Amino acid sequence: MNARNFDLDVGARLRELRVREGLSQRALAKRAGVSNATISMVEANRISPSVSGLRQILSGIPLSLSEFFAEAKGEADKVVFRAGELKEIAGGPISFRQVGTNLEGRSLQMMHERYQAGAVSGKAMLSHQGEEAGLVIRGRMLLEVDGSRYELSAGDAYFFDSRKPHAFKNIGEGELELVSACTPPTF
Amino acid sequence: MNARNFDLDVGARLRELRVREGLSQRALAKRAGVSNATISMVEANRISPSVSGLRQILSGIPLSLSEFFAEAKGEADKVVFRAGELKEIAGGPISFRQVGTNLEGRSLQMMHERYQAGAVSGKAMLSHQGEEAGLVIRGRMLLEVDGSRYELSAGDAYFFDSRKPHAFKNIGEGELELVSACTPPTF
DNA sequence: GGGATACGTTCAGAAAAATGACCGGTTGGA
DNA sequence: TCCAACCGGTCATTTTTCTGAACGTATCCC
Repeated sequence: MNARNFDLDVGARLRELRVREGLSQRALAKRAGVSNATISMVEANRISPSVSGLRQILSGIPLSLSEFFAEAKGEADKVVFRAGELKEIAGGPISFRQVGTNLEGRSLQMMHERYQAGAVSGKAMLSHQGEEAGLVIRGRMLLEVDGSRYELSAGDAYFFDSRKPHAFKNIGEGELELVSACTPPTF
Repeated sequence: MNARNFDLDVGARLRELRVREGLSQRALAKRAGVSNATISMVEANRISPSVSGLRQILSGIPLSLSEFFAEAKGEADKVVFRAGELKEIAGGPISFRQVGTNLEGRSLQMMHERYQAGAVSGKAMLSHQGEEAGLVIRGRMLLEVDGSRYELSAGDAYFFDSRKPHAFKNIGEGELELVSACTPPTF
């Protein structure tokens, strides 16, 4: 197999990670138990390491393969988002206010959700990989996951695989408020 | 560190994906432009494909490397966790109540956090990869990330890379309450 | 300047992966 | 029953990766 034609630049990614860790090629090579020549060639994209070889290299950082291949970067140094600053990404009887406007390259999405009485949302089909969790702040919610129904009120939480079909409904008199998180943020 | 991914069974994972797609070894080999022998040997873990080779193979499914290496989910069918059921994983003036008891194999961790007046927590050193986000429910918090300080109150949220040194402090008169999420759940 | 150390890169040979051809087994029609 | 098509697995050979020992350069200290 040839080393060109990368959609992800393995060499650059490795170098970025190594430098971030403050390691020289030789230092990483020693920790990982491989030769420095290998590190050099991989970073220069002169060779494409085997999966086992790459795992070996990453063990010196240490980093898992999934972390290595996780959709990288996108910076945004912004840390705090004011209550009024959260980005509304829904509308009508449902409000999904997302923490951060551009999640490109992120692996986590957090939202402040509000449902008016009777409002419903959810996904019927299994979609992308990921997990989601949430915690009810106020109100009463009916959660349906994979055919099972649950009723939640303030303080209750949920956690499930996003691929399962799921739906949310506000079954209280007033507004339903909750905080949710998903990973990855493929929406 | 999510060590489980270090022993990811590449062969089994490939086979699982291929079968799920309804493809024979040869059919996948043809679509991907590799030999069927390669597929066979990779699935049997008799060889460890190069990254470029694996990408080539996956192109026949099609699947990205990041998807291939994405954390295989552990199951745990439990979906709803009652308010009193969240697992306390801290103590003293701080309460971290985690959604779900065993996050082994998960890629998301959600917590309901409560800080008594004056309570402080955080990490000084850059630690494992990951991101964390949170939203304040009640009270006033001082957040310090990478040397910068922010004051947050109800409805405000934060989002940052876990590797940055960070600290949380309750600077209000009463209790501070927030919902947080991190990924991956390396605590 | 001289010596020591560290950096990333390069090269020939050893080790491992990828190929194309082939094997035995199974299925489904003529 | 025979044949054709497909399945996954195996083998010798070709191609690629990986190693260990070089190379050239830069830096610091005496």
